[in-house]
Amino acid sequence: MSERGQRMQAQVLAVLRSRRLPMSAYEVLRCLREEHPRLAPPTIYRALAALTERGKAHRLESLNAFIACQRDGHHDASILSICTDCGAVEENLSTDLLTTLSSIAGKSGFAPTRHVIEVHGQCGICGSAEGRA
Amino acid sequence: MSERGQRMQAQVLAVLRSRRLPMSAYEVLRCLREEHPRLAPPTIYRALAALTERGKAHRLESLNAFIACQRDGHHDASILSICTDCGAVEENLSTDLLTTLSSIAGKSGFAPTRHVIEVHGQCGICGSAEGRA
DNA sequence: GACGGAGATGTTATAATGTAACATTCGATA
DNA sequence: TATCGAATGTTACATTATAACATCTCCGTC
Repeated sequence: MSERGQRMQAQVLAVLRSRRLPMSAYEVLRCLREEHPRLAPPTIYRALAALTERGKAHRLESLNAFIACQRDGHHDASILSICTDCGAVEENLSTDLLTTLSSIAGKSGFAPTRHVIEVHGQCGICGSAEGRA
Repeated sequence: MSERGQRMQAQVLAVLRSRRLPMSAYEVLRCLREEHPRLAPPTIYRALAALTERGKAHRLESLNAFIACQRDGHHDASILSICTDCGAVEENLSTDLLTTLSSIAGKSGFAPTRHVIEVHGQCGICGSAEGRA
């Protein structure tokens, strides 16, 4: 893979990392347009697809948004916990849970290839902030 | 809740049930427009939101699509297995898995309120059909 | 039976998300 | 430097979703 091939990906990833919160593809686009005024959606979507594929970023299906991988480049499915108050996302890995999930889905002969696991709720910080309020 | 309040919901649910496969909101809209030519998206989205809320239908976040509940009206999160070949969706329930998931997410004080669990892969039927091919 | 309130639905308009298809450019390599 | 392939640019459009406000319908009450 060429240097050039990853330039856009690197810039998109840098933007995702500079924010800690999930960003829509169009938010990324708006950021990068400051530098590249003519950037168009397909370029962003292609970079995001490649980053997702490489495990450098994750797509939050229930938000139509993306976030940089917090554990750099694993290739297992993450458990993504999304705070409905502050928007923060926490990433957890659990081989056990994936195994259990695969075996549940597999009861009827289903052969999983991709897992989407997202949990919405209140993060610890927001929870304790609320408790003090 | 009034009778009338559920008329549109009932029609939307009937459409979802008449197909076995996930449908986008706009596919539902196109179906119902044969009968109600002036139907508009917000009506469909409102009915789908109510049905989802009531556990009569599920939203497939990774497809932006909806399907009738196959187990009628439970209020736990489903494990939705989506066949990438035929599009069929199988629904499973597992209290154990939800408990495990909540405890993983909860390690850092996260308090889950909603779980999204979707598995993509090949269903048993498509798998054995391919084996014979 | 007229009136009014509340919730459902209609209506208009638009925002947000995503992609198909083809043109162009860049960098590596022969 | 000629050329090939991958990445990106560009145009145009498809799909998904919602805000804001108008209207209707049911139901209870006077």
